[in-house]
Amino acid sequence: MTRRATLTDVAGRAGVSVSTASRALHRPGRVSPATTERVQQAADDLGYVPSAAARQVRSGQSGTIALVVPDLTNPFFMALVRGSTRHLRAHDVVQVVADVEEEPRTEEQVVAALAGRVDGIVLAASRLDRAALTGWGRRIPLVVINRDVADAEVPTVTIGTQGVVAAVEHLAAHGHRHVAYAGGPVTSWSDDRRHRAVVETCARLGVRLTALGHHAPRRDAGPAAADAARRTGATALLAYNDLLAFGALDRLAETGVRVPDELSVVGHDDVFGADLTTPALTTVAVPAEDVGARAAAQLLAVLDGGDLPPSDRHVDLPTRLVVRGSSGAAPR
Amino acid sequence: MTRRATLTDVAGRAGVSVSTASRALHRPGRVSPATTERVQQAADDLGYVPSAAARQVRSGQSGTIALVVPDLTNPFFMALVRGSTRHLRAHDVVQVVADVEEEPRTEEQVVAALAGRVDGIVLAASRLDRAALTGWGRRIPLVVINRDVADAEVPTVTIGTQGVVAAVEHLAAHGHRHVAYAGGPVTSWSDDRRHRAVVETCARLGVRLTALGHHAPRRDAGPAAADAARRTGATALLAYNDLLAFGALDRLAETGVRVPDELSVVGHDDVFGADLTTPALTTVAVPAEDVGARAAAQLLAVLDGGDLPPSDRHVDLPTRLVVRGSSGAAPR
DNA sequence: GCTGGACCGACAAACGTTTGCACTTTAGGA
DNA sequence: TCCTAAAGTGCAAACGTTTGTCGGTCCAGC
Repeated sequence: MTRRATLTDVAGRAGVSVSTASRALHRPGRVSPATTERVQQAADDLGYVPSAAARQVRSGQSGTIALVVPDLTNPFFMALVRGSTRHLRAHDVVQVVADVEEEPRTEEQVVAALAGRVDGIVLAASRLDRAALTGWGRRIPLVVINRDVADAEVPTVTIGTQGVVAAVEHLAAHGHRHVAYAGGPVTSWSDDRRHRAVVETCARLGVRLTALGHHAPRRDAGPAAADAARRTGATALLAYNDLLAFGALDRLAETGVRVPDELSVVGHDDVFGADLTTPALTTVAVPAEDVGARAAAQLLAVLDGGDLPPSDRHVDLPTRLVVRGSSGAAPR
Repeated sequence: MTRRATLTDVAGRAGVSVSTASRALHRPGRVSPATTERVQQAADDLGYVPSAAARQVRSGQSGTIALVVPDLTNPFFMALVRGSTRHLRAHDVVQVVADVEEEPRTEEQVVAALAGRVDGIVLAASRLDRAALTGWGRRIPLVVINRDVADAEVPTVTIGTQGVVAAVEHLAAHGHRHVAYAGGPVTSWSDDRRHRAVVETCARLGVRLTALGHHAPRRDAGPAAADAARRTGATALLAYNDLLAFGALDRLAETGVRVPDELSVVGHDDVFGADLTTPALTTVAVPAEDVGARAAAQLLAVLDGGDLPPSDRHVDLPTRLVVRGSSGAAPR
C-alpha cells in the first residue's frame, strides 16, 4: 500500500472526469450504466475509499459527534456509551468515544483536540469548571450529562434523586437511625446533588447523617469508606456509586463484618456485577442507556438547526431503588 | 452560534491575510509579536476552532485511528479499549471507538464508514470473513486482535493458550476425569483456538471432553450451558468466557448445584466482577490492556511508514490461570 | 430536414487549511 | 551611499471532494 487512491486516480483509470466519477459512485442514474460500471470497476481495482475529510471540508459537516466520559472502565459509562451509540447509529452518525480518566487536564485537551473534527460533543459527568464549559459551549454544540451549566443554553441530561431518597426511606423504615454517606469526587456535580438529597431526606425523617467526605469513584477507594463508616457507628452506609460499594463490601468481608446484619450497604447505578456480590447489592437503578440516548438525541436536535424548546432543553430522568440482600433491618 | 468561525474570519478581524493568521497560530516566531497578539485576540473573540478536516485534506493525515470491538458492554473489551487509549494519547492520536454489537453486518458498515476518516483501524475479535478482512487490509492499514488473517501482511495481536492448558491441568490434578467445554460464537477464531488447546490437553492427560457447542459470549447464554454440562455428567465446566461462566453460576445456584463440590466452573478473561461471585470465579487472566496497547503500537508503527520486521508482526501475549473458589476437587 | 428535449459527460468553483515563493520594509555593514 | 540580509507579510496553489452549469450527442416527432 503506497498511497491511498483518490477519486482522480479512479477517474483516470476509468477514462472519465473526476466529476463523472463522483456522480457514478453516489448519484445512481445520473451517468450511463456502462460508465457507472467502468468507474465502479476502477474504484474496486484501486481499493478506493472516499476521503471523509475532503467531503467534510465541502459540506462543513463531519457526520461525527464525540462522547467524552470520565472513566470507560466504569460499567455505568459503558452502558451510557451503548445507549448513545445505538441512537446515533440509527441516525447514521459516527461516534467518537474518549476516556479522560477522571483528569480535568486531559478532558480539556481532549475536548480541544476533538472540537475541530466533530459536529458536536456530549460531555458526561464533566469535571471542567463552569467557565470552561460555557467557553466551549460558545465554540461548538455541546450537551452535558449530569452537570448543570451556568449558561442555560447548553442542553443537559441529568438523573433524578428519587432513588437515593427512596434508599434513605427504605433504611429508615428498617429502623436505621444513623446513616453514613460516602461521597464521590470533589468536582462531581452529581455527588453534590445526591448528597443534598440525602441530607434533606434524613432531616425530614429524623435520621442522623454522617458525611464521610469525598472518595474516588473506584473500587479501591471502598475499603477506606467502609472503615470510616464503621468508626462512626452508623448502621448503614450509603455509597456514592456501586464501585465504591463493592470496595466497601470487600473490606467488610475481610474484617468479618456481617452485611446486612451489622451494617447495611447501598450503592448507586446498579452496574453490571451489582447482583453478583454476596450479598447482592441494594442499589439505585439508573437508566444509563436512556441517558446516553437522550443526550445523543438532544445533540442531534441542536445540530439539525433546531432550537430546542426550553422544556426539552433540560431532561431529568428518574431513578429507582432496587432492594437486594445488602440492606436490611438495623441491628438493635 | 450561527456558523463556525473560520480562519478567514479571524484574519479579517485582525486585519491580516489568511496565511499570516495561520502562521500566527501555529508558527511561533514566524510573525511579529504584535500581529500574533492581534490574531490570537481575534481568534478568541470569535471562538475560532480550526477545522481538522481541512487540515487533513492538505496533509492526508487525520491523526485518528479507529478501534472496533464486538461488544463494549463486555468488560474484557473495556480494558482493551483503555490500554489502546492510553498508548494512543501518549502519541497524540485521537481514538474512535466503535461497538458493533457482535453483528458482522454492522461491522462491515462501520468499517466502511470509518475507513475514509481515520488513518488506520484496529479490529478486535473481528467477525468478518477472511476475504473481507484481506480486502480491507488492502484499502487501509489494519491490525487485528484475536484473529488470524490469511494475508500475513496484516499485523496481529493474539492471546496465548497457556491459561486454558493450565486450567485443564489444574482440573486433572484435582481428579476431574470428565470436563465439558461451553464454546463461544461460531465465527470466533479465539473460540476455535481455545477449543483446540482444550482438546489436545485433555487427550494428553487422558481426560474425557464433551463439547457443548456454541454459545453467545453473554451472561444470558450461561444457564443453558450449565444445564447442558449437568446433563453430560461432567464434573467440571470450562466456559468460553467469564460472562458465560457468570450465567452458568446463576443457574447452578438457582438449581441448588453446589460449586465447586458438585461441579467446578472455570471462566476466561478475568474480567471485572470475576472475584465478586460466590464462590469467586477461577478463570484465565488475559492482559487485556496490554493487548490494546500492543495493537495500537503496531498500527502506529505501520503508519510511521515502517515495515514491521516479521517477528514483530504477530504478537502472542501469554495468559495465566487464576485459581479462585469455583474450582476444586472432583466429586467421587 | 428541423426542432426540441432527454441524456450524458466535462469544466470549474468552492470548502478551510497550509506552505512555497515573492514582495516590501528595515537594519546593519562596508 | 549602496548592497545585503533578515524579518514580516501577502499571493496563490494545492489537498480531495461535490455540485451548478454548460455543451454536445442522439433520437423522436413534426
